[in-house]
Amino acid sequence: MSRELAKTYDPKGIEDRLYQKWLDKKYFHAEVDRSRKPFTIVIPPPNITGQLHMGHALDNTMQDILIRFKRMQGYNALWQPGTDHASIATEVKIIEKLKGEGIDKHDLGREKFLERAWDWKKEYGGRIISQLKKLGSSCDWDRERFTMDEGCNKAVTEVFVKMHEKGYIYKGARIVNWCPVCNTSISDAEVEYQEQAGHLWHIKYPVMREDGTPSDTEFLTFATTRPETMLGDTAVAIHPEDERYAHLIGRSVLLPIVNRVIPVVTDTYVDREFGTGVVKITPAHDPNDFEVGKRHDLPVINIMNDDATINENGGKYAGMDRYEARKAIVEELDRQGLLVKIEDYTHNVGTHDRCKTTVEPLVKEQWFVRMEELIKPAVEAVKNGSIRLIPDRMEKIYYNWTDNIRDWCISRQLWWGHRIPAYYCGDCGEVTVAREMPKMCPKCGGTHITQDPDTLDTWFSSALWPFETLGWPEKTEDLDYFYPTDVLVTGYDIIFFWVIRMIFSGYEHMGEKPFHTVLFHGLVRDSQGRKMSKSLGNGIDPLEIIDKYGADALRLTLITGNAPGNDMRFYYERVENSRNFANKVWNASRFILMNMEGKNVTEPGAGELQPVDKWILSKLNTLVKDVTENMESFELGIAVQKVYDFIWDEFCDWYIEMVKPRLYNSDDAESRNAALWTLKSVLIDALKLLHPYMPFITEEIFCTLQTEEESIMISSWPVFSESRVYEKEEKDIEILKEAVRGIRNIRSEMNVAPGRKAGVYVVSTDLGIRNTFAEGKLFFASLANASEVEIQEDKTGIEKDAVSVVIPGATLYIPFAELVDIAQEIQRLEKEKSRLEGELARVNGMLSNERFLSKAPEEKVAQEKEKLARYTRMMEQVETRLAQLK
RNA sequence: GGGGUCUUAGCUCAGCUGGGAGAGCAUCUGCCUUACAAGCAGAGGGUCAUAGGUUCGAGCCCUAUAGGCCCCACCA
Repeated sequence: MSRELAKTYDPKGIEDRLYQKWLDKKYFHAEVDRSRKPFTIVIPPPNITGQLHMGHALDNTMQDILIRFKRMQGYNALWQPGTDHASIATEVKIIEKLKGEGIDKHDLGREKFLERAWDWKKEYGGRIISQLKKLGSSCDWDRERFTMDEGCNKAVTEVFVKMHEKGYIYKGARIVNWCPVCNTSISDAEVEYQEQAGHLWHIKYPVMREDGTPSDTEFLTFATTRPETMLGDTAVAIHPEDERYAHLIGRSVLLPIVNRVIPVVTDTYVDREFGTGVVKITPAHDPNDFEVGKRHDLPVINIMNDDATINENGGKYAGMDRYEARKAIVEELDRQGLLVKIEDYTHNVGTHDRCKTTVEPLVKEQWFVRMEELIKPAVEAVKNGSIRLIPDRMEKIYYNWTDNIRDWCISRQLWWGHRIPAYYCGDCGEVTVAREMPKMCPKCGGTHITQDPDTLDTWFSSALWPFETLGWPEKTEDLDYFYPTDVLVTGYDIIFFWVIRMIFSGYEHMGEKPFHTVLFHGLVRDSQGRKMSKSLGNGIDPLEIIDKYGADALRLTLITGNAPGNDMRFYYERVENSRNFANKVWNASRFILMNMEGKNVTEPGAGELQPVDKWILSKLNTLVKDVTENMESFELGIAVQKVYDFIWDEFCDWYIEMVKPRLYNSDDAESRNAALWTLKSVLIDALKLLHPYMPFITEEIFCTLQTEEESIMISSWPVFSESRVYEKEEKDIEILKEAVRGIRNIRSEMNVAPGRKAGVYVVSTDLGIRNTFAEGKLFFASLANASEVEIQEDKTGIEKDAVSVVIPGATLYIPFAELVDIAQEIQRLEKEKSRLEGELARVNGMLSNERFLSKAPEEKVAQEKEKLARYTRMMEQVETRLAQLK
């Protein structure tokens, strides 16, 4: 053997070394190879501003598991990595940093600012990549991309120009969500609604009399949550069928303070039931009012500057902040006797998801993507199953969004990002969208051309990620071979931002879906179920966990016991358990290595394997089948749980213990070899099944155990084999296990000191069972703590008051004369009897039900019949024993 | 307002197409048995939220109810 393993598993000395080996050997690298099928995953590109958090750890662990699994299955596996420029997130950080230096973004100027941004990218962009490596991620780092690299820039421009040509991208004055702090528009998806306590101000406007003067008796009363917007009111609206106000149709009211006469319009948008059934209309500052305004051809009066202060249209309130103005206006209305009342009111307020500033709806010229047509193939793809969302319930969430889709505002008033390829003629105002800046205006020939100052929504480029990273818009071999990719793994929180946009972009630009499966995961929460967040300070740093427990333990923790799409809580106890499991695997391997020391382990001949060997091989065989199936259907948590249980329970706690007597007995070299061979080959296959989950420890052990292959990560995935199905041995060993458990149980119940061994008699009239015990006698004795084991057909020679254990087909007797209390023994057997009675009643009930017999599947009926036989037999044994004692 | 989801052992959660309730942690008992005390052996603990229904059979499917969480939405 090449090396010895340390006594406890220490991931520290191992992980970095192995990762470097994998890199050196280029195992992560994938090249086009037409002889093999590709399996491709594109990474959700982390932000360059980011630091690895638990969400990344989970997301990337899942991807790594899938990619390693497929790689071992023989696929040409490509995990395409990269990072996202994250326009607004990064820009905010840079502004903050500049602020620390006392520099304002605008003083610095666009060019210098961008230089700073690139510096930032150089400095921090690689940080998260190196953190992903710590986790064991087997990305093809040779292919690392960035959403603002040359290729992606080209892709973005291409897409913008093409979609503009097709009429999918347009520029228009519309109500947008404006963030007065970030000074940019944001898309609907970036608005986060928060319930806030506010007020409902009830205000009245005087109705204009026929003579053109305001009435001092007749008023229209309404309620508003944003009184300051009255400065921009251009109408009040009522429902066309509202009898209360029918007489006002066609008349006007006086807008107080501003002293503007504005019309009363009728619109079905008004809800007669709400409040007084009157709504003030402010087209410039409310999306609904904007629509009403369009229908009624109302003027749009913008009363706000970009920083949410009142502009010159606000008269004397100009220059005030929106909230200051609100206060002042309410006071003024009150003075004029127009404030009816103030109510407390909680309502949903739109805030910017980045900075939590209350969004101000403003009319702005922005670029939009027309969604109606574009979204169709994306909806169809999920409907007809060409794209599968896991778990299925995500489909409903998906449709909920697509059914209510609105045009996508893609322009941002930011500097860090892809600049919009639209050019304006300073002479005639012509707008040209082109791949490059035109030398002169195509309309008037003017040469005063300027580019649109705005940049694109960060998701505009990430929507192209699955194909731009493979070379699009060039027609590359990579694209042809690896696209469409296979699985996308991501959190359900970005289904709207990213997943849907990738899907429609794939269909639009590639004519093909970007991936066939989307595997969603949930959020990693703290132990109390709270979101991990900076402000709460409850975040757990994955790197600290890796440092303390190892990457494998972290990975296992994140996957175990979690179903797709479900949130999970993170506990240190769970990591400890994972670490303990790693140690368990380590020590089992160490044990096997120790025993192989100096021996040439060879494959045993057909007759040399003992029933226990066949039993564990058969169990492993089933495990291979189950785990593969689970992984293929993305049930990663279930799959790894099965591997865990197999290794810990079946392999370590049973098989290794069963085999020890053979290992320590040098007289029977053949038997020992069979045991060693079985230990080694079962371990190797189990390690392979575990490798996608725990890549480091499995690699380390694999390379120590054998020398034929240089890495487990490029070894082949185990396959189910018909020739390894040993039904009889599986059944037989289960009987022995049951016998062992029965004896241990009795011993424990009777407080027999572990050091005290006792003889065990196995009595069965069944020759097959007697043979089973005979074959397993050696380990049975050791596991049952027996000094000797007698196997016989009847009770000859057994002390009358021996303790007995009934298992199906056999009764075990342990002569513990001085310890046995006959009365207690009878009680124990009575208890067993009543348990069996219950079982028999249930089985008999089922089997005497004709409808069960006629309707249930045959297999099920047969199963129940078998149980009936088994319990009947046990019952006889118990009754016989009771009769003897009484 | 629309939609989704959860309620299973003291805690946190699995339970895949309906066929006798599981894990980890915690608790109790006994063990340093020459791979592992980060361990071994044994034990206790659940009317699967409630009420109906479908079915030979329901933790799982349907309906309603109660409570929790989430997403979407312009009700001023």
